[in-house]
Amino acid sequence: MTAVEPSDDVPGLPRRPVTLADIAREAGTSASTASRALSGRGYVSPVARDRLLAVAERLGYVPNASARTLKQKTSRVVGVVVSDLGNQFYARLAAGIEQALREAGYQMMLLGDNSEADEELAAARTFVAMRAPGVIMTPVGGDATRLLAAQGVAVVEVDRQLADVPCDSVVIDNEGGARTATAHLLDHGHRRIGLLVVETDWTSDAGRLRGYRAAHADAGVEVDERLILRIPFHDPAAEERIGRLLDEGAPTALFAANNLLAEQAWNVLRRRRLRLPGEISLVGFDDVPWMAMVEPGITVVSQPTVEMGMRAAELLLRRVEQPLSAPQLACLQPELVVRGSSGPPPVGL
Amino acid sequence: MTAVEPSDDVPGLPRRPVTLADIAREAGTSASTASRALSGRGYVSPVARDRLLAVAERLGYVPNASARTLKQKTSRVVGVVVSDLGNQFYARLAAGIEQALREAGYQMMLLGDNSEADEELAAARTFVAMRAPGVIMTPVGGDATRLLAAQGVAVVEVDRQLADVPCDSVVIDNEGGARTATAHLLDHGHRRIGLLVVETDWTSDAGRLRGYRAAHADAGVEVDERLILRIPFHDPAAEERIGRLLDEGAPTALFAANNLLAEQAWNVLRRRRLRLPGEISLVGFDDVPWMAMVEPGITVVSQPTVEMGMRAAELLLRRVEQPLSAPQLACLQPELVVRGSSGPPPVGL
DNA sequence: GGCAGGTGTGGAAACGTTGTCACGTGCAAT
DNA sequence: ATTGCACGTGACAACGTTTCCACACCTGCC
Repeated sequence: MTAVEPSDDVPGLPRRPVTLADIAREAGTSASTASRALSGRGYVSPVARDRLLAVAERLGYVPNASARTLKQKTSRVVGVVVSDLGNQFYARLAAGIEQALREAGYQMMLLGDNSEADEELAAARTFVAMRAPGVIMTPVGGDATRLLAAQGVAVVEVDRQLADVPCDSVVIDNEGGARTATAHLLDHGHRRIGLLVVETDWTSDAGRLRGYRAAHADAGVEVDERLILRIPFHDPAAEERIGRLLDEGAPTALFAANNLLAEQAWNVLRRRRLRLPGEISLVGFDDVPWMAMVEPGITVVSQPTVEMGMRAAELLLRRVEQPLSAPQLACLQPELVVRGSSGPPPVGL
Repeated sequence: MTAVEPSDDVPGLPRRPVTLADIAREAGTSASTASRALSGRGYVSPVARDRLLAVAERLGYVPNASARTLKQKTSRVVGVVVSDLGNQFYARLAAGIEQALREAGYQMMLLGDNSEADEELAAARTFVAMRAPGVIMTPVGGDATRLLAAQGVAVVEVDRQLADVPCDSVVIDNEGGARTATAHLLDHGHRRIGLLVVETDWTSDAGRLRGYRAAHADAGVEVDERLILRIPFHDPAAEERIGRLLDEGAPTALFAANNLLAEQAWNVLRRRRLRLPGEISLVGFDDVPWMAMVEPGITVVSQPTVEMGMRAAELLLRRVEQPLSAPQLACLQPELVVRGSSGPPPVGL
């Protein structure tokens, strides 16, 4: 009720934000006491606390995060870098991360690199500038992780690993998943399985390639190297190259190592009016909605994407609180979901 | 070369971050000059600037964003709140926002509410605490926008409008899009068109409902109110209710007002083995990949989702720089994409 | 020789918060 | 009566940056 100012609330001009000092003055205490009351650390008498809380509520006090971060030298904002939010895989990863962070009282700052190492590095620099306690990313180049590690920022790599510095990571068993999927096709009798992978040194695709080879080795089938198609990220000619693989490699099945390649492969097959699985089989990696909706459904190695995000967030928060514990690797298990797109090869082949 | 400290770089313990004062000391200037050189404001002699930049580079200086924000009373981090990153619509919106912001030198802080007003409000409070210059959101309740406006934070509403305070917004022509889609079905001869909308006061769904009614009025067809199904957000019984509409309303076509409802409707139709469009037609609102992939493809009102996000970011940045200009409404045009799921009703109906 | 004006610089005060420290109180035990 | 302790409190100094402001140095001009 003690009117400090005659409430010059001009709707147009934003009024000066209320600070801790305002609260303290209004409640007749010092800023220190106000800080203790509102942050809940240190001694405050119940009556003082109550009054301060009431005043803060009445004045609509919102603490200044920058001042707090500056003083405490760390924030509650975790950095997240993904390649492309438009891709459901990354979007769901981000959704999982965000949810887990929010439940733990942290916030997520999301930046995209377009799978470009320099944009990733810029993102890392931003996070250092913000004094983020940690960063979760699907790494593209090694520089970002290195910079963050050098600055003492905890890093968790998701989906792929490529840090040359020790850090936590969350991946799925790429090799196992690909091996199972390839074995599934080999069991059906396929001997010429085209593999579509991304042309990078990403561990995810490398693992899927290893799984493909391992399954062949298990079955005693020699791999025709011409059946392995390495496609650069965002290659506009991807579908054309897949078409050429069909023409020149004569595969009876295709295994696409990610959801984008699966979609592109599917488009090519449809345009050629090839019946699935009668004329050719298709298996994907990473389940997305359309795969269950098309007819026939696409057999796919399904990843617990949202859970991967949540695990990453948990790992990060653990490290933030326990900086010196040994780097941990969480490897989740994918699951082969068999749908209609995979079956025996055409007779006579 | 002037060794300040004997480089006690312990790999485990992160070294103290380098500050402006370090740069200044190393370069033999004051912090003021260093600040001017690195931020590019004010007079600095070329030689001093060059030396400072070199030192900063050498020491790996990263400015402390909190200190800057604290001093300048504003940051370059724009808040974004969407309902659910797992939904492609929101993910693409966010992707568009992020891209436009990044190009303008801003960052995006992304928070999810699960379409819950209180989580949205919490997000708003976080953004106020961070001194975000502005916030972009797909609003759920009015409180968040009100709080932000009261604190002088610029707000842009995307997809839906529900602020009772003036603010910019980006929407598509929901009424026009729905009208076109409904007219498309009416032109085919449908007289009993089921409408699936979200049971909220969101302007998006209200507009789509208006368009549905308008098209009927245009065609001189009376609307049977029992054909309008209002489904709460995240209703687990949604598909069951759609099934009941089919049984009790006997529609010859369904118009689903968003991509989630379209997916659910499609699931129901498929489970019942109803042929599209022979036995029933389906039209959606908001194009997502599966709609072009299923057989037949889904006729849909397509929104320029990524562009909406980019426009929202542009509007926000304009307002941040021109706080007093009149609130602007950007209304984008959707486009009817006719695919195979819509056709004439079964003969005899 | 003084003075205007451009050019470059450094001192110092913010910005809002937190945490240390010292200093009260009372009250009980020595 | 002094200590010791638990409880509360307020001054004050950070945190790292920006931005006034004042000042010093030039050059050229009356």
